[in-house]
Amino acid sequence: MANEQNNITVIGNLTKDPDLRYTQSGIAVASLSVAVNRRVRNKDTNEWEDKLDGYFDINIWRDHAENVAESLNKGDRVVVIGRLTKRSWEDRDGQTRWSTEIEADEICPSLRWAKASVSKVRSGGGGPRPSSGGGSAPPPAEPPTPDDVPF
Amino acid sequence: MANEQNNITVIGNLTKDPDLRYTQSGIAVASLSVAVNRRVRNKDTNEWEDKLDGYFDINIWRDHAENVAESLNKGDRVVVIGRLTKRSWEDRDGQTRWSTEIEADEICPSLRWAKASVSKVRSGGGGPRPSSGGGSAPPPAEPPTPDDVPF
Amino acid sequence: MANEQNNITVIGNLTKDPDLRYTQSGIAVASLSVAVNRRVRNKDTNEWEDKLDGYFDINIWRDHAENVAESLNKGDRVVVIGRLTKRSWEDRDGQTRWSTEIEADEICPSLRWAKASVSKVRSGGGGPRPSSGGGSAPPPAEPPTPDDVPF
Amino acid sequence: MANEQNNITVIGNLTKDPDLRYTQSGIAVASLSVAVNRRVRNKDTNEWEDKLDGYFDINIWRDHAENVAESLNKGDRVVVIGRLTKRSWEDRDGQTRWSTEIEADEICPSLRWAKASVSKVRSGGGGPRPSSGGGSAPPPAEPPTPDDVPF
DNA sequence: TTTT
DNA sequence: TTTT
Repeated sequence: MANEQNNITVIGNLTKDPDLRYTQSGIAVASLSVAVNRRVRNKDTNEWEDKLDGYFDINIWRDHAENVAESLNKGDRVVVIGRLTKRSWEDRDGQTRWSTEIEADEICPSLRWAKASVSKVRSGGGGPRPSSGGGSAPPPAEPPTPDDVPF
Repeated sequence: MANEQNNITVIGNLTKDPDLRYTQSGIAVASLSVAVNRRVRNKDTNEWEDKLDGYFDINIWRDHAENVAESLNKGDRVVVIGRLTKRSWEDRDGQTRWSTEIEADEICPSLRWAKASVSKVRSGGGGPRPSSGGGSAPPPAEPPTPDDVPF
Repeated sequence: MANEQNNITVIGNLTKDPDLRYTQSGIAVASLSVAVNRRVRNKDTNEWEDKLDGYFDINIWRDHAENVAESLNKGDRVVVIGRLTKRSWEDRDGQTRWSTEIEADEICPSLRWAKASVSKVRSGGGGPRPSSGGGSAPPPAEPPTPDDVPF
Repeated sequence: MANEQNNITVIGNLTKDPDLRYTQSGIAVASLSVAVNRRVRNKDTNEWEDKLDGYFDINIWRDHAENVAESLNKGDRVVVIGRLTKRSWEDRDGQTRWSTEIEADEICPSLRWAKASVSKVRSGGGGPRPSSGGGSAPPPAEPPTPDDVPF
């Protein structure tokens, strides 16, 4: 409901391990770099290909910074939620340079290819049940047009 | 449903008029700069204040570029929807520099303070009716907690 | 930076004129209905088609409600920024029903097909200049892979 | 770059375990319910409080459905990325009812309070280094105005 | 029908 | 290089 808006969501892979530091006042900050691709169709081959949108710099603060540094590694696929910011800094030549970064509210590991790293085991007896009939709640939805989507 | 995500939404004010150019192949591109603020509470005065998140560079393409260049001006409040990108370029010293920009799908004028610039007049007879009772559709919602929000 | 997140952005067309009402305490609220489509490729014809994601109910409050009611009409293409909410209400049979709605921060008219409705005229003399060379700022970007995109 | 937009991001807690089903053609779908709160300031006590935005229904498909069902449990805090959809269904009385749901691209566990559940241990020798000086990359950012934010 |  |  606020009258400002600055929201960004990206999904991508960490290009290196998170870098955890502390400010002079002792506040934790983790810095990450995320490679974000988009799927485009190659007009010659008609194949789907990954095209790099960019490598983006992410900061996350406090407890969350420490969790991120402990849990995530180079190559991990992550979801990042935050806002875009710009800051100036001085390079070695004393020149003002500008850096665009994402201040993250949340960084979490994608479960898309989680098979290998999932440790929790389902307690349940049998395999998944077949789709059951309705009731007073809506039945399971149909899958979204699977074939025209670059999975 | 796609498995990539790169979505950004910002609201801010144009720091200058849009700049319309054409690529060598004749494709229109408009470049804009948007100042994005966020409301924070000054801990000394306890007042709400604007704090700059940054000046962000926006590109928009084709027909939409021409519409934007015709319709928008320095100072206008706009909503920008797009994705974040990074590109390299060479500065005068031949050094590679990186620029982070928003490739916009949509840029539209905020109606928040539209009073002055709205030209269309409601054709209708009387003023707005008082809130009517229900029916088979839900009644008007209650306003969202107005007093704890920085309007 | 807040630790909650509830952000939605949709673009669609108004299915009817905005409906402006006032709460008993005199607060303006406009209700809108937006049809949101997505482009999918028909696997038989290989053509792009619009597929309806749904008709969504939108509320917007106070001054902004009045601006929206004055400026927008059935059929207009709009950008909506807000958060998702759920409320209960009683239908005629006294049964509790649930309604999912978007509480909007901003609703603004898309400029994508603005040609007809744009009133402002560019003051400038000639047409758009050809793309100029660089400087100390980055040159205009290349257009994003136009041919694999459903424009 | 597509000219449609329907993007939603919510963070909340699962109100029950994910429910994994299969369509008749054997496609996995997991259904989840997420409670989404927002922090508002109580105007009487001046305290921050959680206010429920709603319980939202989420669907996620295929491999991702199975990962989610294996990895997530009631109470878990999750980030959900997707799009809003509406579907009709028939209740027991043969009446058409409408359900608004989020078709998720990604659902992942928040690391915000990950301490307990994090199994991976940092291999590294010492604790985190103090904030180092610059270089040719920007130094760590300052923390975002911590005191006016409802952490 | 509900979570922290 | 900057807006309200």
